Amino acid sequence: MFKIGDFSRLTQVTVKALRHYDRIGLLKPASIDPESGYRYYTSSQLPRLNRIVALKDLGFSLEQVGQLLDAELAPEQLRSMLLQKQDEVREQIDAEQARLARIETRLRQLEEGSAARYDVVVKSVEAQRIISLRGLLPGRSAIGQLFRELHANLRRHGINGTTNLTIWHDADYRDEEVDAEAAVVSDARVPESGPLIARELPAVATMACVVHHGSPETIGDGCQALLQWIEANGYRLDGPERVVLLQRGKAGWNDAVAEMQYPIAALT
Amino acid sequence: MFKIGDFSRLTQVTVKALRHYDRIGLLKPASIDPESGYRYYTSSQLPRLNRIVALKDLGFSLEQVGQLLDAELAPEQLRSMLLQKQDEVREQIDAEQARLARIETRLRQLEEGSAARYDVVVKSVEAQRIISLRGLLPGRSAIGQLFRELHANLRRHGINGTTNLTIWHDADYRDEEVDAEAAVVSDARVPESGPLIARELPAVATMACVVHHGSPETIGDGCQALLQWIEANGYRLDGPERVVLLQRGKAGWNDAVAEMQYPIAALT
DNA sequence: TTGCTCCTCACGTCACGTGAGGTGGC
DNA sequence: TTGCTCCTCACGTCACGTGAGGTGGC
Repeated sequence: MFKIGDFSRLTQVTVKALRHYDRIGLLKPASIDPESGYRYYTSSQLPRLNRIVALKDLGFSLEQVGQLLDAELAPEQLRSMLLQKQDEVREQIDAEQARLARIETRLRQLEEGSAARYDVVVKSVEAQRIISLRGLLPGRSAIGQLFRELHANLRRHGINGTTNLTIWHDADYRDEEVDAEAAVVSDARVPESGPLIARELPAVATMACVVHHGSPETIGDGCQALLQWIEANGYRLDGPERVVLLQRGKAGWNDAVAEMQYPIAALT
Repeated sequence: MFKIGDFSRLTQVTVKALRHYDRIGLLKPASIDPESGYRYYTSSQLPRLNRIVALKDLGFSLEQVGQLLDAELAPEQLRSMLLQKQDEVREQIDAEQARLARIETRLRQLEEGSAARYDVVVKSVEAQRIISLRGLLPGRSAIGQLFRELHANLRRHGINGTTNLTIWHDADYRDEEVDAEAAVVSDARVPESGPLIARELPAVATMACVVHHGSPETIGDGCQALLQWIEANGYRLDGPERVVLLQRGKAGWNDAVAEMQYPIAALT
């Protein structure tokens, strides 16, 4: 018979944990003094406690440990739970390694002393209906003209869309003969004759995003940060870049807000 | 201005999380309607929220994220926190990989259908003072005789020790010319002349342990399970084996309880 | 008598998720 | 009026840890 402190020292399981296991019925003391409430354990309880500790160390919750202890005789159940745990742990390791890559990217950025700090966030984007104009531009800066044409057409047909967004269709970055699409989010229909296109912008499951805040002239910094990040974290581009204008600048464009979105896929 | 639901959809951060960040002061809405209590966010808050999400994804707690956001201008602090996080994540990965090895060991045991199930637990053991007799035995089963001699000597000198334990000094397992030590735990002194030895059994930081419950004849199974486990999980033996007798059998030794302890070290 | 060990509450942890119950705007 | 969105509590999660306040045995 061991008092709880002795049993704790013997097994290296804390007194608090032993009391917890008692409370939840995982390991009841062999006997309890009805006067003092003292818990007494015996050495024949050691195998059970060791089994609890061992299963816990494999990553099972106490509830699962309880199930496994009660279903002592079902090795098939143990097997399937072990296989599932194995998958979970592998996923966990992958996630931690991705995290490590992100941390290393950050550290490298710090060392390069890149002044502008961008925070890359991976998220999903739902499908949206858009109305747009698409054309070849002499350069990226000519996008304003395309938007003016788009809005002139929209006004003519009495359509008003919400957010402005640009889609750059070239697979590589270039600054001449740029294939660009100026769009607004809208459910409206367009005349079949007109130059306007109404279509669904597809959903993207994994999108690397960066928000640019400030003058549009420095938007290239954000692009660059994003592309670096994508490479450093083991992804590749997987679709056309989108730029969503979230807020027009009020004071000479210096406080415009735009989100750049790159569809990405893991390198295999 | 976005209502909380729109801001949530835009950023893929749940409404509940946004309210939580408000409550703890991590991201206050740009304005709150005093009538309805509605929270309104602006797109210029996006960079801050993205930074929160990005730092959280690196594994920082919200409290740490808050510190990093406030100390915006201290890249040195960020650097040291990143380095520390890096260490933590690496340790985490190592731990998960060890867990994976333990799961695989279990699965292999299951497939081999080893009937006797032993749960190996790794723990530390403190230093203890013992009184013992050491000798060369013709085989392991002769240990009983050594214990009888030990106890005869102890009685003669009026010493009573507590737990019985055996130390097998041979680096390899053998069953002839066995170098064994029979001991009891005791602080007492012994006459210098006598055959008794009083010494400190050193503490061991990492000890692989298994509890054997039942007849001593099958104790070999536990040994074998332990040695397999040690090999499969990337350890090596690092000192003499100890066997601690926790409970003498009451009914013909069939319910004896003994713990086998092997000091181990990680393979480098 | 003084330590030491044991006991039972009750609350905290961490980042939200899950209702319950109610209100405001189209 | 009906949905939908928003609000504020209050409680739950998981495996214990941390006191507070009190008792029992040497």
